[in-house]
Amino acid sequence: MTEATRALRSDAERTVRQILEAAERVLSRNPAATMEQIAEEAGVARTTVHRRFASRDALVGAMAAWATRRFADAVEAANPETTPPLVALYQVTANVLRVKLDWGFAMSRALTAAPEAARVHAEVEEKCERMFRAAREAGLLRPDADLAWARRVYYALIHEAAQSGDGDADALATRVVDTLLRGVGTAQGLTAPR
Amino acid sequence: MTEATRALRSDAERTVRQILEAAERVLSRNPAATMEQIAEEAGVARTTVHRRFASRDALVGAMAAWATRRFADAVEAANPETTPPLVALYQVTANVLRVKLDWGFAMSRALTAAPEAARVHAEVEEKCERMFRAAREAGLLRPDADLAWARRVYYALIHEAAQSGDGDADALATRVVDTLLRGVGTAQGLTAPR
DNA sequence: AGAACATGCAACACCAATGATGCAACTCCT
DNA sequence: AGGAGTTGCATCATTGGTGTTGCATGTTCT
Repeated sequence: MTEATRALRSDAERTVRQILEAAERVLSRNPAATMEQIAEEAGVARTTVHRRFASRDALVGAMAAWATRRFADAVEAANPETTPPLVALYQVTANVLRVKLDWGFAMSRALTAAPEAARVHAEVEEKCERMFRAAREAGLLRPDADLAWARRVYYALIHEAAQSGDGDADALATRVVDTLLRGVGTAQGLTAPR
Repeated sequence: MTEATRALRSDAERTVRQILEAAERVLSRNPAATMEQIAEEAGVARTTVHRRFASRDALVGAMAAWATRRFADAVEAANPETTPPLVALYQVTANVLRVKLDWGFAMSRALTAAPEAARVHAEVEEKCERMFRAAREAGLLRPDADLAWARRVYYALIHEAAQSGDGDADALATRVVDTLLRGVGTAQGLTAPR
């Protein structure tokens, strides 16, 4: 009980971080994982987890809150309001991917788990919506583009990119934006193939 | 116990169908739903479910097997091997969407749950891969397209289309294929915006 | 009517996860 | 050195879902 323990014990907050990160690693692989497994991954006894988080819900709630915070920061840091749409799209994508690579499970629970996290999440989503509207008005998206569908596709692409895992956030962002705007086909493919 | 019961009791197989369909409806909303909830949705006692399916795993296994069957048929019916790539892409998409709209949860378990269903699933997936290769060679996809990424995007788009739920399978298929090939942006968007 | 079969219902055993608690050992701080 | 705080460990109660069984009822087929 001395090796890993001593390293963590220096600070209480550090233990909390360890648990949150361990929970993310375990739950992203198996959402039905046990508190025991989470504790083990964190190098901590199960009781310790329960001392820090009253219940399982409290734990995932904290994870969601933490991830939502980082998510909001990631979008904010890209200044989507004051940057040209294409640049904003790249920046937001890359930043969000960075968060999602580390907090995929937690982010997936941001809507259902936390009470206030849902509010922040909704705010960010609205910011994203504005970005898409601006993109369409700037001629980046087709004038007749269905923004709801476009956003849906955008989220899905980010998700897939995060899952595929190969490459850094910037490379993945490039791929996401490219696919979002141009698809994977040739430009004339549909109307006049070949 | 007379109304719904009598209607089901006419045939034993019909009861099994009712359970499978009820399970799909319930589990697609909440994958952690109880056998009790499934039974209730099926208008059946929980014991009846257990008489038909030895365990919970057996139930989802049967669901996966059933959905996989329909999935394979859906792809087969589109004759992707003997049809021009663009047509095949449309047909496969529409047919698969029809299945996915009704058996989304079951299909998501086809890989992990059933023993042989995974084999069939793999076969279908390979067929899909061939279709994409043919599409690239026909000039439908860009020559430098990453087929793994393209397939990933394709599946994700089908998934999103099935989730969004508005419109029939044909309209959704059109949207999926269009987005897959052209994206949601203007053609010149990336290199020379506006 | 009688046989065969399926269902609902109630009850039961079982198990795994959750959450709580007391105690001893350890670290850190002053 | 002494106090405050934290952890591991062992233990316990509780809970909720799972799976099984016996029995009475009801249906279908012949």
